[in-house]
Amino acid sequence: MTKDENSGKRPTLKDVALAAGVSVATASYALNDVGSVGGDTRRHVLEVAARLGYRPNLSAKAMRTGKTSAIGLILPDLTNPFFPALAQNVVHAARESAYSVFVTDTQGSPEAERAAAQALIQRGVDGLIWFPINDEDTLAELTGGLPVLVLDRDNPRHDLIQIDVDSGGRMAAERLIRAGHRRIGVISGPTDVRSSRQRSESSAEVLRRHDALAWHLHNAYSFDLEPAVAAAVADGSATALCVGADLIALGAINTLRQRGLRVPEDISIIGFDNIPYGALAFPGLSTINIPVEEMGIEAVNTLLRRIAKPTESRRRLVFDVTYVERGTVAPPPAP
Amino acid sequence: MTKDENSGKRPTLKDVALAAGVSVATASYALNDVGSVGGDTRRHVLEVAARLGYRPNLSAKAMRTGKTSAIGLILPDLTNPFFPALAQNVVHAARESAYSVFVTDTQGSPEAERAAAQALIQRGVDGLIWFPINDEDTLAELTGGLPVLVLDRDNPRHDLIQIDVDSGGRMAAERLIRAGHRRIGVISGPTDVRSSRQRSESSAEVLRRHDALAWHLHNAYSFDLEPAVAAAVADGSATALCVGADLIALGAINTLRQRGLRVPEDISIIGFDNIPYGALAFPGLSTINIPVEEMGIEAVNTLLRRIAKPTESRRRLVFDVTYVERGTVAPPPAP
DNA sequence: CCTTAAAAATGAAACGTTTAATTAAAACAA
DNA sequence: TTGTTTTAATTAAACGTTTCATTTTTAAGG
Repeated sequence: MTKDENSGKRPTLKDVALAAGVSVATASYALNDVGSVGGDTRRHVLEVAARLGYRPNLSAKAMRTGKTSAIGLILPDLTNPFFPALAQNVVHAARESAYSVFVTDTQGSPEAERAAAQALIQRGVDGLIWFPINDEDTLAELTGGLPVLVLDRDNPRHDLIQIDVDSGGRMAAERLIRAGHRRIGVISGPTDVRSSRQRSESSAEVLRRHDALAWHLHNAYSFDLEPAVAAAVADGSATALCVGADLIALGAINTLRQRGLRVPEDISIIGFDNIPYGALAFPGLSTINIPVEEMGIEAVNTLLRRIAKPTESRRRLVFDVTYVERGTVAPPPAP
Repeated sequence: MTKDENSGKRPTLKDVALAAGVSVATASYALNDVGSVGGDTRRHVLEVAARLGYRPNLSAKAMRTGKTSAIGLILPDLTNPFFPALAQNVVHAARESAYSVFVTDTQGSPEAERAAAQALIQRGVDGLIWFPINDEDTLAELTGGLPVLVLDRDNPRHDLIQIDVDSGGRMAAERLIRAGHRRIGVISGPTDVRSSRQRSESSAEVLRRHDALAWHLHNAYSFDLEPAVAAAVADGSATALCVGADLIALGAINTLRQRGLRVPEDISIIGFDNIPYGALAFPGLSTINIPVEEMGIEAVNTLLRRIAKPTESRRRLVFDVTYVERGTVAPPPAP
């Protein structure tokens, strides 16, 4: 009573052992439920630990075991509306397993990506969830044997969680065809990333097959359309748009509105990503949904499995996308 | 050469010391630039460390010093569009000072808030940046002497970073008055949080003074308007709306559109928060901007200062807001 | 050249755990 | 009873740092 909870400091394992009248080793075994400890002793130790409010010092544990039960999440840009939901689910899923998450944002620069990874590795994270900014294997020399899960990219060395973008691109194109459109423009997002390119390429392919591809341009990942794109969008050459990213699609809607065109009466639009903005627009943006929430959860599951079994064979998980109909698709206007 | 970089494992301080032909102590002093080490020796140690690619083991360092150079960021909800920018800037500012950030999201539950804090404290974070979900001091018994910075709330025990919401509420009301409106409705966000309540109350107060307050309702923080609010908004009783949160404001615009009313021709709207969605809407949402980026940066600065000087007197920083004009304010329609 | 002070370098303890190796105690078989 | 096995508990080393107390070396002063 007077000796136990004194000293103001957080109680250490030694304090627990002392108070319980056992050795530090026994206390450790009891608390971790390993080794051979008598039933009575175990209960007693647990009880004392609870009474003292003992919390193991994770730094010490980490140093001894080499495991921090922390993981790192490396994202290109937190303010990109696609990522917060992903991060949220990663954090939650990790918490379920008593892992904490260092979140890092690399602002689109490979150097920042490397710096972030370095810092995390030095901190001793048990694994990394990495959404690379491009197709390069930027972290190749850094990671050593560290478990890494790569999102939405290809990588020969790591577990992968990907999206069936082809099917998404096709769905969008087919939906517009089915609505009766025959002059459809395609706007792709960044072309330096394969998964992004493919979205639009598979759209374009479908459209070509139906002889319905009006044009295929591309635009940076941004709400603002580049002049050439803005022009094409509004010059009447297409009655519908298949856009590789919601943010660009919203930008397109904006441009059209500014030029007095109506969506979807004059021109139909389908986006890709299902970012939260889309549901808030008026009319709501029809788009291809990516199950980010599940991806986040599955990312930590897969990573934790890899941490537990480093030698298991590499995994590659592909998530299906779905078309979500809102208000931006209609039949083409009568000529 | 053959002895140094062998063993596959990351080199430890001992390896560096050995390779440099000095004691571990000297190596430590040299690398940390403390103690008395001869110039030549210091340079030599540094050089060897670099050659071996030595990185201090932060877990060990943490255990020895009790400092992890990690901080925790506790937010209510990452998918709330207000927070990603904050988180991003916290992460960046922290990185500048070689700190890493555990990000956590409490989903609006005080228990989750406590659990998150517990976990972080157990991890030994050097401090916490905390955006509480309500006005309660949920973490009161947990934090002990740990440096904590509280955002957008009041708290008697911690450093504070707040927003001059009163002035924001007034600005919005005055702008609408200035545009000529005389029947203005106020929609406040959650009323259980003082900083949120005040936004709308100071709007209402200004309007009352001008005898221009049509009504004052409130709505959950959500895009969907509650029936009573939706009705009031569209029944012609107000020619302008002063809304305590952008998300609700966008919901209001949506409701109005669905009922065939135009913004701003029929009804003007001003929001609060300046969430990124607002700029993307058509027309862009006029709103009160909160400098989240600066707040994030200042939060880590203040927290780090507190970590360095735990006894310094408590700080309270109040950020100014600004009105940002976009497209949702116009004179009232002629009757 | 000797003494003393200052500077540089070192040895070893400590931080809070885990865990291998060891000993002590209890249970069992003969 | 006695030896043997099983079970329970302990001792002590180790993880990679920092840092105090000490020793060794160098420089300074006479």
